[in-house]
Amino acid sequence: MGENSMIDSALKEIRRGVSEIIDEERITKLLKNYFENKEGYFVKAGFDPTAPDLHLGHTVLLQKMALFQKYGATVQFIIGDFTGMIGDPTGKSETRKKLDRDTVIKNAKSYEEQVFKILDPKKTQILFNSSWINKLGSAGMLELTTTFNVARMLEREDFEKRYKANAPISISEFLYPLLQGYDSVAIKSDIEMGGTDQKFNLLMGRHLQRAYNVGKEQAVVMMPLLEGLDGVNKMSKSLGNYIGVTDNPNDMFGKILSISDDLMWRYYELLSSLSIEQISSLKQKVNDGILHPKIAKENLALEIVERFHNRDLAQVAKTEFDKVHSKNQLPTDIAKYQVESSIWIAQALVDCKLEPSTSQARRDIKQNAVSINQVKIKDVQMQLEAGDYILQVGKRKFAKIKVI
RNA sequence: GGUGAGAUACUCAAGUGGCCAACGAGGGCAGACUGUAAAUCUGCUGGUUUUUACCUUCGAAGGUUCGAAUCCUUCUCUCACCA
Repeated sequence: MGENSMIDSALKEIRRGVSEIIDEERITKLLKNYFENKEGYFVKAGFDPTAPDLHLGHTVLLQKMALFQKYGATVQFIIGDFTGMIGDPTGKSETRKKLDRDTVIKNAKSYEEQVFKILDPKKTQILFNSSWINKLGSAGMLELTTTFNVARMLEREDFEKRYKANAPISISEFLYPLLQGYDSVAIKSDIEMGGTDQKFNLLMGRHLQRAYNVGKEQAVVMMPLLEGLDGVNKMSKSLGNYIGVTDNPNDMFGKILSISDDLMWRYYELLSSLSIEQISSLKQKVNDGILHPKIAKENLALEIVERFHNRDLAQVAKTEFDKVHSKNQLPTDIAKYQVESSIWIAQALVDCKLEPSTSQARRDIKQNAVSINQVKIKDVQMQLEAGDYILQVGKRKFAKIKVI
């Protein structure tokens, strides 16, 4: 393959699924330089220092960074331990407390465990932005603020909205984009990646690299925000519509199978390693009725589970899923509980954590949602006498209980 | 600082003395149908084995009343207009 066609095919892969690229020419140059001279470059992305609980939404970004690694990039994985004190105004989170050193280190370790399932550790630097921002000092900080003005700062969409709505904007929040941008100055990044909601912050990096005469301006690659399981809101832990990278294989498989068919194609596009051509041919087959959409979804689930666990566990998860949901058999692992003496069924359901309250348990029994040993029950007053029982609520909640 | 409006369950939003555990919508859960998909239909959606009952809840604390989410007082917070 010629050099130009190598660049072209790399670019094609890079463009896949992204929502916007700013300064694609620069990326082309970086690739060209890599193919010609084997010279590397830096791809930056910043992460919050708190709660390193990565979900598939984050991996959209990480996978793209891994792709850059394949084409010569060194990833600068920045932990925003300084900027974390301010709190990113994007989505207007509150100003946060400074995390102590130990917590930051611990969180960083936890990031590594999760992130290196996707990124190549040999081509990744983990950096803390406090290490250069602390050196800035008050004079440096002041200098930083001279590079930008309030009017332009207010152009930022969420600031503008809040300003018009008379909602408070704290001055420290103005500092956040500046500091994130300053990161790009300090580490001389060539490309910065982030979600579409980060556009303003990402562009700030370019602005500051120019202002500080870094000698280059980073390109910006923005990834769309992955929709969560509900298919509407962005995937987030607080909304509970997420698939965590540390989810166990069965949960992961089940969650993927529960997404809608429409959403499945979105996930294929952003998460699968299949090429766009392969995906559209799959889609065509489904539309033509040659391929059952459930099969397509299973394959996606297998691929994703395999990525975060392994092939065997993915297969086991699929088998388990079929067993429980297609053949209506009991799952292999069911949580076990034990109680003393005879017990009211509603209380037993609460004790086994299948129901949040006996009132809710009553309602579900009345609605035919509860079964004991695979047989639906109707009697709200039922007592469980000594013995072993398998309780089930709805389609997917199971527990074994031993009454002594 | 001044004036006015408002705070109701997960969210939006009715209710202005008893018929209110509180209309309705969204969301959520469950059942039917399915592929744990979508769409559709149905039921439920504060708690408690006194379940045609009882207890707690309508920003907070007091008060009036046989009885309050609804009336009064104070407080907290939010918003709008003026400065």
